[in-house]
Amino acid sequence: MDVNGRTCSSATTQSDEEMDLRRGPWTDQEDLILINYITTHGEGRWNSLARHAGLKRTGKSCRLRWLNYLRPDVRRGNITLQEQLLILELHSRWGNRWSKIAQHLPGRTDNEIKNYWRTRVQKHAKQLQCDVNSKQFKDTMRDLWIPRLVERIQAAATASSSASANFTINNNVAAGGPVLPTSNNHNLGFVQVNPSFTPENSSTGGSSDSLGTQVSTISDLTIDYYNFPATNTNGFQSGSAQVSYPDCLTSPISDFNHGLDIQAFEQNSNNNNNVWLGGGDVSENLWNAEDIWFY
DNA sequence: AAAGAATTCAACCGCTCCAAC
DNA sequence: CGTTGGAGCGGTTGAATTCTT
Repeated sequence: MDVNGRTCSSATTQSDEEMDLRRGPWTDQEDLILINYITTHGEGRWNSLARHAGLKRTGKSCRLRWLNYLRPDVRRGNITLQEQLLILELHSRWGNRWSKIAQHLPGRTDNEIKNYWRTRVQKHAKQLQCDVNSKQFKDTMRDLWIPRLVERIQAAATASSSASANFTINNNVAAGGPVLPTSNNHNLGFVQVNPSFTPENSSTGGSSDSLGTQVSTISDLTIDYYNFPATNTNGFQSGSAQVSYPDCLTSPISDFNHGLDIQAFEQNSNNNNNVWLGGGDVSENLWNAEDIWFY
């Protein structure tokens, strides 16, 4: 990255400090300085950190750069299907509480999730000509996207024998039919999370939401059942004992070979393949199945 | 190949919250 | 109590990149 960041050097009436403050893209050198300083001294107070490190940046800027980009545990690359599923679920529950949602996706930042939502999800809301907060859109998300995601995650998990991850999905039919919420199963609408989860490495705990329930980080997430409504507002008949998803969703979109799909994605991806959850990179996302919108 | 449109995402801004004084 | 400063959050911007014509 060889970008000359914008500076505030033209302002003669401002203080020297303000004049020297850099803005815009970070250079490699700045990154290095910040990384070295934090490695040596820890995070501390961001404003004084910026000064002591010799960075002509605001503390805010340093914090953002560190948290969103330089932190060693930041995951980069495409949002996986599992992550998409979790984002959809958690957003339906918490709305635009990006940082809260990010707490449950290890290595993902609130900024990244927010960008994902705005660029991908809102785009499709626009295509549907409805507001992202509208009932129509929420219904579509709940009744189409989430089942679709679950299906694809399941297919990917089946295809991948190396699934060392504890991400398991049991189709509701196999499990004996739709599962109603119980006091023992925190039902997030459609994805149920393991109530025994304890947020082991979550610094923020993630258990202080207003509903008083715990949501696992995705690495600990076990989808016990997939639960879909008996009817939905789009007129699909679902929830019968014979099908695990609305029939209309099993074809023709589902005709594609999931394995090939994933391979194709991996071949096309120039990003670092974040092999996560032990199942290979299944980042190929549902948005590629654009024809889902014609339903 | 070039131009314009669309998309992505790093970074900034303004606001709120909270602890220290 | 009120004030102040730092941290963190969600919303927004705009440069860079990718796609389409």
